[in-house]
Amino acid sequence: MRLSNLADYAVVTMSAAARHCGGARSSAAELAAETGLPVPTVQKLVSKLSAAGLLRSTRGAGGGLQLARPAAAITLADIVEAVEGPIALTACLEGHDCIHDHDCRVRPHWPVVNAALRGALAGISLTRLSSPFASSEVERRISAGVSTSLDTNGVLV
Amino acid sequence: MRLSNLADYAVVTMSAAARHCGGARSSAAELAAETGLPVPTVQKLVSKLSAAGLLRSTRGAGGGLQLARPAAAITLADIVEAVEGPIALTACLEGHDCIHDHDCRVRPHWPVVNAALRGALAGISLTRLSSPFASSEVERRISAGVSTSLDTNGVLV
DNA sequence: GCTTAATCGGACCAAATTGTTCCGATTAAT
DNA sequence: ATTAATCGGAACAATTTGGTCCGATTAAGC
Repeated sequence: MRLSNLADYAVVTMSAAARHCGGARSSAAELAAETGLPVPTVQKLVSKLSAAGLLRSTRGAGGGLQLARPAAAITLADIVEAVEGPIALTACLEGHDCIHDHDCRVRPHWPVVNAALRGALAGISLTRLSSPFASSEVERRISAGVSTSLDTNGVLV
Repeated sequence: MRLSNLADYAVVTMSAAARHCGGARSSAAELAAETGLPVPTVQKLVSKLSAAGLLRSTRGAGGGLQLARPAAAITLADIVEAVEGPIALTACLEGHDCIHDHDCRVRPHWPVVNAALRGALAGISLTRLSSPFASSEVERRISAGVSTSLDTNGVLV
């Protein structure tokens, strides 16, 4: 039930990349310096994130990385899936047939849980993560039933 | 983003225990036979589940296990927390101060995500997991906006 | 058109958490 | 008091994860 460190780092890296929203290409080394993560780790991450279509990489001298989509169109679910694969709590749904019980009573219920989980993560966009507002403020507004969303600049609306 | 095997097995074990809802104490070996899990693994599980107050264990000859609460009052979140500890996607919230950046921009947003996640898991009760209905049926009713819940016998209401 | 320099992409190696197994302490019935 | 069956905790092995390195690719500069 815990995110892998890589996925955690991926979120931080994407958040840092989103701050370069001017469109300026930032290198992996630059992102590593901003986030405090080891350079090779960031290299491994941007590789996966690019393959998933979240980052666009430009190679060669003067190259670098930039967001492939607007920050508002990138969610936590996208980032997690890019690093960890499909969001599924159990392995019994993807090929690895559970040896134990082939008509397991709980197995048909996992898709519902997975969908609920993915929905929770898909509700958090990158703009919201880069928001200067503390989560407590956002949380208070949500629980108060106030319509809460952020524009592309991370401004609370 | 994946449940540990132990947590998965814990859900299966609790589901099996819920089927003995007549109040009959079932032994760990019995549960292992029903679920197809190794006996020592189940022993380790019931140990944690008892410590968390989800199962009540009676020692000695003729002893065994039974649910400490009605199945309707036990949720997936309870089981997961019993085995894996608090539901938190990142480790930076519990003591392990992130070495990298002490005013991390994404860190204040994790509590919201954690709460959303826990809410999704807390919405699935043990009665629903033991339901004879396939999840697709439940899911269809939910997405159709039909009020969907299950009584203590797992009957769709 | 060639050289140069800086980038990403993939493969190898080490560490840590997890999963399994075993044995001893405790308890109720006989 | 004895017996038998249970749970609880401790030690060991394995798979996944995290970190590091080097090579292939690419665009700019001359």
